[in-house]
Amino acid sequence: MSQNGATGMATVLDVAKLAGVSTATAARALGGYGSVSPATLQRVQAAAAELGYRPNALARSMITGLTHTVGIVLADIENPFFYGALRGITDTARSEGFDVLLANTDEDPAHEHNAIAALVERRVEGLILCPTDGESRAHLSSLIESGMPIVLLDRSMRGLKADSVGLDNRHAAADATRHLIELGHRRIGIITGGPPEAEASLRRPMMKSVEQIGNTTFPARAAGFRDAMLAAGIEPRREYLSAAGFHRHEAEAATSELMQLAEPPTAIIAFDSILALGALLAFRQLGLRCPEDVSLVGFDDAEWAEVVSPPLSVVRQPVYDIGAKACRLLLDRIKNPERKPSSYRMKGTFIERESTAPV
Amino acid sequence: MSQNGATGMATVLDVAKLAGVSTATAARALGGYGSVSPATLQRVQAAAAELGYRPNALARSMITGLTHTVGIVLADIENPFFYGALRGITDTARSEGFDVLLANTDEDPAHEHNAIAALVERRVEGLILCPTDGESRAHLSSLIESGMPIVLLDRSMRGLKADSVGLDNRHAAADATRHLIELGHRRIGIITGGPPEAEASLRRPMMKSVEQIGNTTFPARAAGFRDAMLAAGIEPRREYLSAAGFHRHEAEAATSELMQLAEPPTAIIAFDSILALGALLAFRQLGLRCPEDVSLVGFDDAEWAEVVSPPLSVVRQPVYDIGAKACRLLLDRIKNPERKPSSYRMKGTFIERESTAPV
DNA sequence: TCCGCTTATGAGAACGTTATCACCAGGTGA
DNA sequence: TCACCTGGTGATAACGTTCTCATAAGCGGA
Repeated sequence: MSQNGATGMATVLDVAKLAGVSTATAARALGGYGSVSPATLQRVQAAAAELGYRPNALARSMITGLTHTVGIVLADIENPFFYGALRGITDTARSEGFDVLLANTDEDPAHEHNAIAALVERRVEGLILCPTDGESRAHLSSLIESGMPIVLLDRSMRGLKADSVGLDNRHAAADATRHLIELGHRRIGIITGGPPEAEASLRRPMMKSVEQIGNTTFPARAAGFRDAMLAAGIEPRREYLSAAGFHRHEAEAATSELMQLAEPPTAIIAFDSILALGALLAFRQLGLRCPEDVSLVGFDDAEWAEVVSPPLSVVRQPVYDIGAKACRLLLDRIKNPERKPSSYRMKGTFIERESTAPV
Repeated sequence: MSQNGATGMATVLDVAKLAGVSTATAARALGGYGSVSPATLQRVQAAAAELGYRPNALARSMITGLTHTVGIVLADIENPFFYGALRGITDTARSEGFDVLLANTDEDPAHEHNAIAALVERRVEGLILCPTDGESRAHLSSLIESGMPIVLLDRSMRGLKADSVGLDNRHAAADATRHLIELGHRRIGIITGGPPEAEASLRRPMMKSVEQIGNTTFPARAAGFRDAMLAAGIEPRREYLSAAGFHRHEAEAATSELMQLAEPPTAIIAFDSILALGALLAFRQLGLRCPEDVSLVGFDDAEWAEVVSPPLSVVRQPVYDIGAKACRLLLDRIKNPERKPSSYRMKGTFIERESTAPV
């Protein structure tokens, strides 16, 4: 099956020799370009089959300048939002003949930086990423300046000339908050997940100039929360805001802390599904009944949200569509690099189940 | 920042010119091999920085024959088993300086075939895959023969000279079954998920020669189930075996069907977490209480298993470790292609929660 | 002074494709 | 007959690296 000594793989040259033609003709026959007579076409194809010839995509990319590969840099594949979006991305990429190079940053800027560098060196034609923090703005900006098509997923970054796709977080969060307010809740806590460093800036200016905080999603959700609260004439309370990390146990601890305040909140909004899980766990641990003692709203309609106890009221994001849209936007920009960047904010839908009830 | 006309990227040649040295010296300075005087090293690095030089990994791979890339072909990223394993894979790959090309087959043999072809053409150094069915055995076999390192994840294939990593499905399933039997259950149903075509072969020879059925995991689990049943002197009943597909709603329908038999099972084992979710949904729909009316055991300890209602008794797989092990095995084989293939069967642990109770 | 060894450098080949150009035969129109 | 196109073909450059080899300079020892 194999031929060439070094790599053990047959090359066009091998095929050409066996078929008795030049490499140029063999390449034309195999690549389906130029003009080849039916007879030689047939001969070359037979030779290729006999040798088990597989074209070397690297060599092809070298000369064409096209890798037909996109890079995906995600924060956490184990989060329902990300693997849902990833599914949308891989599906559309494949349908357009693109492959996907995946990197998981685990919210670590250093990993993100390395991952992006590696992908650039591999000459991916475009990048879908959700940047972990604001530090990398300059770096990303110069990357975009150098012509790399980039789509921001889930998170957007102020002043970055890149497409972005994500939820309309502000309105979605406002909807959820309004729902709780209508049920009579006044003391509402939020588990933002956001990095602990962000907590200070979240609390201090009381989310006044949210857009300045950075890139992640939670400031927008916090802003929506604040919008709804203020619209109802309720002043959000600092001690009800928590930002203790994205992991389940961190959310569990954060919720515990909130619920053990002298005057605990009567409702909690968790900013993603993992965080909601943590909150639920904390309730259970503290012997609190949901929704009798405390209401809970989550983000992301994970497949288990319906089966959990109690079935979770959530803001559903169209995760698959967000991923698919991001990928389509990227492929479009690859074809048409001059297009002005645009930002797509998908509508979330509030789904009421049994974890929310009147106070 | 950029220089070269065509791709807009600076090359070694550009750097060399700017530094006033030959490409060879520039390459040596940048690549950190050979010997370079401190002075020129410094000059070259400065030039590279000024031009924003990024090495072209494609060109490097062409000449070195190494892509430092592994391909991962999964069935369904949205399944907790797979994204858990994927996480283990990407983490270990990164720690060894490898990148990951991801493909999702959605259990479609055609997709799988195309994905593998694409990855081979991209000259990945190895492949981690869970083959969808037995048809591709010959194809995989010739791929292995041609020297491609391959590790089978989750599923193994008889007679294939490849490493494989997965759960010790037979014993794990037997453990779970035994647990139910000890609780007094005699009428136990299994939701295998397996492709509908498999149902016939599953039922007819009553899982006699399970190893012959194919590659997927469920026959081994079915065998373990049968082991435990027969050991307890209970003859498994055909009508309690279902294989209706891997999706949640398919499992839901299958469970419904089982529970509406004249003599329904008193306990059900679902062969993965998505299927367990479907079963739970079916119970809810039919107004059946779990575990009072029917017990349920799932596979995979998804993060939500504990929070679901009722908290789910499961067979926990060490998903992350399975992925990590698969990747380590692959990287090891890349370094040492002559090593004999080995099969690792990880132990599952049965976790009793509240979805299982005496009849 | 000459030999041998090390260090620093450059010229050029190589990887496996596609792209460019030139060539030839054979047909067509004037 | 000549000019012109056109389908089929081959030689060879190009992509951006790394690798191999040759060479030159420096230096210590005999």
